[in-house]
Amino acid sequence: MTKVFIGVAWPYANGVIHLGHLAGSLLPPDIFRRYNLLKGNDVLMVSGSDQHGTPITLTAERQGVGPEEVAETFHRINSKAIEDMGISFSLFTKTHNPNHTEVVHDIFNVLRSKDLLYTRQTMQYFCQACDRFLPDRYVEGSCPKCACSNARADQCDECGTTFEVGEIKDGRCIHCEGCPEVRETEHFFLRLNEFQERLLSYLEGKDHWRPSVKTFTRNWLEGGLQDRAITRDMDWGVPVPLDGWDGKVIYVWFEAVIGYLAASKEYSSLIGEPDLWERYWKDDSARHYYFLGKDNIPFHSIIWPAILMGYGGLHLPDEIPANEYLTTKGGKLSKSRGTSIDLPSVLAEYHPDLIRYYLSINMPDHRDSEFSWPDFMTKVNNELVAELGNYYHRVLSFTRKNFGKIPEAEEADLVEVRDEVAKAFQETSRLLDDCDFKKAMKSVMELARFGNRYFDSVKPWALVKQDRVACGKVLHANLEIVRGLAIMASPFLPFSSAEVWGYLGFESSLEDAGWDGHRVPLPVGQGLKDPVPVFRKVEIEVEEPIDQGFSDFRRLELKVGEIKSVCDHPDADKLYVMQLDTGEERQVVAGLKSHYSPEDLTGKKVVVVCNLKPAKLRGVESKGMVLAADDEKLGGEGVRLLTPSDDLPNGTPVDCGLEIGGGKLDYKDFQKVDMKVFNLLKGQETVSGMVLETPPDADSNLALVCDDGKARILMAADVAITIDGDLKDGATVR
RNA sequence: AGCGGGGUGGGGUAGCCAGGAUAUCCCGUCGGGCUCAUAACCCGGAGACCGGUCGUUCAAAUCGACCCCCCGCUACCA
Repeated sequence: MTKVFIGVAWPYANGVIHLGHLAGSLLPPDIFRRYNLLKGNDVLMVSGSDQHGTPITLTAERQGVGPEEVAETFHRINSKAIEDMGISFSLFTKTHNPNHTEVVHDIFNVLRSKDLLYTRQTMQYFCQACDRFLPDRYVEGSCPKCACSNARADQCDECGTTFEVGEIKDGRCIHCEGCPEVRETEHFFLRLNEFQERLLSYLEGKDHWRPSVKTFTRNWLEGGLQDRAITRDMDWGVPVPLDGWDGKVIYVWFEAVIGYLAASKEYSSLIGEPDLWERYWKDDSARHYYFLGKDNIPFHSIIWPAILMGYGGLHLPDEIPANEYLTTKGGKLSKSRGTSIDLPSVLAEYHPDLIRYYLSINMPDHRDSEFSWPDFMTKVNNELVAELGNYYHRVLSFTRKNFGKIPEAEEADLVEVRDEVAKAFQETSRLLDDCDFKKAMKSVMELARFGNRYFDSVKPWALVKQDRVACGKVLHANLEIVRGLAIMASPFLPFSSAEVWGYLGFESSLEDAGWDGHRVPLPVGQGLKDPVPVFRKVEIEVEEPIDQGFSDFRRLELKVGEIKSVCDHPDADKLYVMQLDTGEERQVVAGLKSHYSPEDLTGKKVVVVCNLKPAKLRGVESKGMVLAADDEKLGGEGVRLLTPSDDLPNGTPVDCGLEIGGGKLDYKDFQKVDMKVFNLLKGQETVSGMVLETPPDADSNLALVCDDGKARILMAADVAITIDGDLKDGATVR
């Protein structure tokens, strides 16, 4: 019997958990836990809500409530959803609780006594009006680099510049709009740097770690470890256990991981065996597994081991099977069904085993995988229901109907079946031991397929009419497969497996039978229960996308604009900052410096993308972009502007006669639009393999919008847009 | 543009790190069987020059180089 400790990354109590959490860090450990319990191992699995930190206080302020209320609300919602999904822990607790505080304090004190913590003065914003220190995110001001006026105090979102405290100009408290001062404040730092060597040698024994975990950790370590501040000036969190440190708390990245130990101790107390945790944490032969998403790797492969090493005498992580991400791009759904993938809504709609199946068979364990409802439907209906569910049901219902109980066996019949079942168990076992869950699930499904094949080959429906006894024998063999499947699938699909177990007539639980329960002969004569299919097919309406062509272009809002003034970007070699008139004033930053002089540009009519999300380029805000064509990739060297006729008033839409949708666009969306420049002849109907839906009425260089073999000339109010220079055919517009 | 991850029959995928004979599985499609079962199950067929080129090798989806395309993050992309 192995002692297995399973730590599960703590979901942050600032929102409702969704399928990404489930696939990434919750379902894998639950499968692993259930498997280990079946194997008879001694499992302790803990997690809880991570309730501290700045984001929660921000949510709380926005809602006008205290942080504890926010943290408790989400803790409640998430605990319920996790439980409903069949994920069970020895203890799922939370960080805002006295036990957690006590354990964090103990670790803090021990590390401090070993001189692994030290204090240092740092500068921090302080708001007199609010009478408190402000985290960087609470302060906004203008960026000294890009002149953006609402940069956060730690980093300018526009130009990406990061700031030290005090660097930002005209800082203001986002809470009271007051002007914060910079004060000196004292914080504790962890001597992470001291652990560099020990961590490197710890990593050396971990060759079998998943490449992403190993590589990432090694890069971090080889990049050198910086000491990190582990306290913050705020009230919401674990207080610093020292006099004179009021108003400071231990910061979440240090505190939350300690939850693994704290929860282990809390569980021990709760069940009345206060020393129980030591069996897992102070035993070298125990195995410690941590399940988390890839964003969480360094906290578990570097910081937590460092803390444990510093404290001493506690077991370090053995395995960190970090998952990649579950992405959710595809699969548009009808509105009635909703597209949300947060756990409570998904559970309201579907049986947990269906979700568990799909996420298991599609688990992002070695690479990102995509979640889509149509795919969910296909896999559930054609695999889970049709193969596994149908096999359960055809065997159980047929046997029940014709025999009512488990019929006599014939050893000779069982040889092949038992061999197949045993092989499947062996294979699944091996994969589960390696935390290779997706493949393990597939291996279960293979046995289901074998079952169907076997059932067909022995034809019990025919046999029952000719030789009732022989029929009973092959059914007995099929029941063995059913039982094997129920056991083998139960870590993944606990609810349906338990149901099947009941239909087989067992009084004791599947868990009692254990992983090796398939080796025991089935009790002949045991009464079968009337089975009900354990899975039902799901029906999901998928919205048909309506393609009218030029769909990318239609999202673009282009207008005629005039360049009013041009000046150099204060902090970039290639950029101009231009003021435009597009019917309204508009500042645009453009990379035209190496192609046009300010004099060339001033007064020019141009085509402007008006519905791009504003962005800061090198610190200066840009609200749109000026279209230009570029033939450098074709061997030319020109970047030439698209120039509408001077007669067109500013603000004239450039829509090619197409209906234009609204909405703000990302730059990325703009890039999807395919626009090219060609020298066209009057009346020409095709170019470069594309049909011109709007043939030109004069010879000239014109810009085209292309889409799927069709093209339209870029026009504003029936006047084609020309190019102010010669470019090679096919030059791209950007 | 930089970094990371990918491109495998119509769609989705396995295999790739540790190169070898008919390239996996699911869906779809075509034909057949069966009728116990949730129009489920079973058998068979068609369909892939494994993104491209060049190289290493007796042998490449798998190793190397270069290129093209897609996705994510980042950027003096506007």
